[in-house]
Amino acid sequence: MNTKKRNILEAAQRLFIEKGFRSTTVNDIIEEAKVSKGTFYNYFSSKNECIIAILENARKETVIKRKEIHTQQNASDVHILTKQLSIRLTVYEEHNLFPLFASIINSQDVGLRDLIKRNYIEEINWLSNRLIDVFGEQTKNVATDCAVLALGMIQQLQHPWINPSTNISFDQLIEFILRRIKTIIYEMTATNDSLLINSFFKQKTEESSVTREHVIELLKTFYLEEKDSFSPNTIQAIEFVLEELSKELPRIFLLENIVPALTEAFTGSQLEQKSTIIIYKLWALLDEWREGQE
Amino acid sequence: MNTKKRNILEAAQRLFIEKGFRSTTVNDIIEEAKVSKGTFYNYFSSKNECIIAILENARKETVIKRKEIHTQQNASDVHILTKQLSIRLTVYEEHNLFPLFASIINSQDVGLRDLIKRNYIEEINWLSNRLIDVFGEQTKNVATDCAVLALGMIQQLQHPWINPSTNISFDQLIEFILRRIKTIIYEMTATNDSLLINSFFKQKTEESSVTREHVIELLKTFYLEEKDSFSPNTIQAIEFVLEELSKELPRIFLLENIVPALTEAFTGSQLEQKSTIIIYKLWALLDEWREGQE
DNA sequence: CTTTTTTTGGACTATGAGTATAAAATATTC
DNA sequence: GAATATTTTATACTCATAGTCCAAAAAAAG
Repeated sequence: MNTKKRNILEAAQRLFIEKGFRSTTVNDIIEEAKVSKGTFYNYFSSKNECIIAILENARKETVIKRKEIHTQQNASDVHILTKQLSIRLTVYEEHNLFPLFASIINSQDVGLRDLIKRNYIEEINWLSNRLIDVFGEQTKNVATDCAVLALGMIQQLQHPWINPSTNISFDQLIEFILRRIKTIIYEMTATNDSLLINSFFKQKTEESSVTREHVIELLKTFYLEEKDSFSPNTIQAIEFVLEELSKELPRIFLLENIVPALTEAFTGSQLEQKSTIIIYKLWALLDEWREGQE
Repeated sequence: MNTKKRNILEAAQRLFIEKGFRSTTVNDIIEEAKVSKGTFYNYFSSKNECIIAILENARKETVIKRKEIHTQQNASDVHILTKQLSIRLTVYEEHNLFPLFASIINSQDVGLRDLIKRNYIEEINWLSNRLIDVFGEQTKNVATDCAVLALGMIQQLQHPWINPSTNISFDQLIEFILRRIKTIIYEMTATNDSLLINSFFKQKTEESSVTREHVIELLKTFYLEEKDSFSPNTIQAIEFVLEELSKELPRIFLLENIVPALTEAFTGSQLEQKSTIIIYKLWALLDEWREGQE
């Protein structure tokens, strides 16, 4: 990565940690980074883009570190799961991202909301699968529910007015939660008492590798089925995406800038759920491609 | 309450629901309320004060509705607890406060943060006590832990990306959570496996350190400064409270029944904000004393 | 009817995001 | 090493919005 860009990111991170996202101005950042305004806006089209980059880095760091300690053999070891969960807390804490998340979770910025949403869905799916690893195949129907509950409990214990009052480590905290989850997950399995959530997330977890053909097919089906209820803009966007995806060398940059508009278009509509799944996969595909490029 | 003030609050609420807190400008509000800027700033010293008033109303509404369905006899009925928890979700949903909370939780504004903090602590304490009502005295050491966990699970299931995918009612959702809590709370009691216990409780009171002298002084100053605008009843009430607080053994029960009248007396008046702070501290003091008694 | 309080409208300040641009510095290419 | 392209800088500018100020008008109180 470019020196200037890195400078800016590092400065921004320092300042966000120190003063918070909202009260750090772009001027603060460029001053700290010893860079001019033009340069900042050369690399980031807005302050939000800057925070997005930071969050993305944290996400990637988490994924990588989690993978590092994960093997075929230890997949069912609850201590490994503990460590993996703990990693996210540690990474987030290091970059002081908890308050940040709270402050942007319902931002108007589509890009930001989208990122967080993807992040969240990914986390639930991942945890759901890991719970099945640890607690056995028979828990698969309730695993997503339990993942959501576990995340809720963990987050709550991270709450600024709770957390500081305890001196326990992340590991201890998570072990405590996982003891609760263990009880709950078996109870739910036994009594077949679950809520819901599988339907929403399940599909995604089935195939972890998203193929271009799969996405195209999903999107096309979606398009043909629901076309009538789309706005002209949405139709334009989807047609463009389909066209681009079918090309030999899709212009990733363009796609990345169109997809958020799609998210936006379906936010709050009847089709939100359905579209989210597809858009999620689209993102996954773009991610893969982008990583291939770099 | 004053017509203008009510107009403003109602307009603000409509707009916050429609467009969100951040993207509703003060100009939007005064336009919607058909009121001038001066008037707005006559009643609220800032946009934040305005949202504080809305949150306060919601809190009060919740407390009142919860009390309405609570009796000595049904205290241990889990369905009553379900309904009470459900009330908050309903009230918040009606006023669209969930996203609002998220967006202000780490606001720089001290007043706002404080309000939410107090709200939160109150909720945990309340739920903790109700859990003991329902699940028995023997769970008292783990009740606060469980209250936190329950709140975390409930909040997570309210998450915008989870909730819409389910068609279940608040009641069903909470019943589900309470079934989990039931298992957990007994397990934790039996194995003596808890996290924060009541340390949370104690730290909170230490930290805020409301002393009797402090409250008396605040109230007295307030009284002397604003006396002239008080109604005779208010004067009676405040004088009584001051007198009672100065006694060696204040009659807590009496005080607890007078204080709400004070809250009421200032609702909608110019002095509401000022009085609220003092009344909060008064409550905190009474809370402390009540705990000491038990 | 007189005085006090509330309300109005509009001008004004301050802050901070983002744009625009011309000149300077740096890198790339031939 | 000169010509060209790019990145960076500095600075001035626009725009949106929270919040202030104030004098005149309207409403309420006495």
